[in-house]
Amino acid sequence: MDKNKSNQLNDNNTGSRNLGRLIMQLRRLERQPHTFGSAGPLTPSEIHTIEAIGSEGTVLMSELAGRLGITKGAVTQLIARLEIKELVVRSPHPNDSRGTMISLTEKGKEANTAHEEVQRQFYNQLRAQLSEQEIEIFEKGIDKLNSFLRK
Amino acid sequence: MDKNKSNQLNDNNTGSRNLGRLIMQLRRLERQPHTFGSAGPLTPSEIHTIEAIGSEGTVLMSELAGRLGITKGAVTQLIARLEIKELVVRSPHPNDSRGTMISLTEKGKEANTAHEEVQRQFYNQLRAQLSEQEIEIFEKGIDKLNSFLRK
DNA sequence: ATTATTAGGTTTAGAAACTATACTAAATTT
DNA sequence: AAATTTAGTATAGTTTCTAAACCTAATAAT
Repeated sequence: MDKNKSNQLNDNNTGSRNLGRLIMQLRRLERQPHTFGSAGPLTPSEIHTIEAIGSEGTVLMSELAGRLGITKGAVTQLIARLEIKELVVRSPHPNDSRGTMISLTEKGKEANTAHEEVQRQFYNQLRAQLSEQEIEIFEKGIDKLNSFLRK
Repeated sequence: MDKNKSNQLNDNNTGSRNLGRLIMQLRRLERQPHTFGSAGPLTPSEIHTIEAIGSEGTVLMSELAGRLGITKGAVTQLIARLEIKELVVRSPHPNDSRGTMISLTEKGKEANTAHEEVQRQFYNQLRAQLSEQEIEIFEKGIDKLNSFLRK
């Protein structure tokens, strides 16, 4: 009993500490630019924006702000930069003349798929070290984590 | 067979996509200040610095830079701010007169334990939704992820 | 029909969190 | 004793964001 209790406390601590370590690692990762496809080096914000636009279809500026969890002003600035780099294009909204629709250029799509590929390969490395069941449980945990963080 | 293959591809994609979503959520979280204990609102960088110093013992400036994965110059700036907020103190290294040792003040320790408590409670919420075995597997996955990211 | 409000975007100034570079001073090597 | 390394600081500049003010178009209210 005592042993069990101490184990549980221990797990509790190391578990949350490891999660903290993961956050630390991600902070480090999310600071440096990376190169995807033929587009030059892209900052994390740029890549996440491209990711949020997606290769299919178009997205409203304000919708983009919502997806990225940043202000409209920040989106304006990001899109301006990506437009200069020729990774996205603006086009007027068909019905609402206030709206601006954003979509990826060919170069932007290329960067997006290259990024997806990197992510998939990275994730495959992880999968390779776990059994199918373990992966399933791990993903369940990630899902729970996501739903907690959404609030 | 075909069904199996398509499933695997599918899992592969949704898994890496969910991981991407987690990163997005963490980015959002790591942008806003939070209040811990009696210390006022602390920026993520400030809290992570306090976390890296720890409540026990003292840390060299350069060691701190290593732990946080940032430059010495950045540490100098962070510590200066935390010193003004009276959360850390500088003291000379006993043997090496070039060195500066950093440690938490009482107020700093309070912020640290308050932060740990928040993390533990958060993690307990997650634990509550998974069985013991699942938690164990989940933590294994987080560990693997950490070791991948270290490189 | 006007007015008022809301919603979509942009602009600008400024904050936060860095980096890179140059520097000082102390410790170590050679 | 000179050269190099290590610890830390200072400063200027970059990136990524927010907040607030603003403009214009769409919608609601009266």
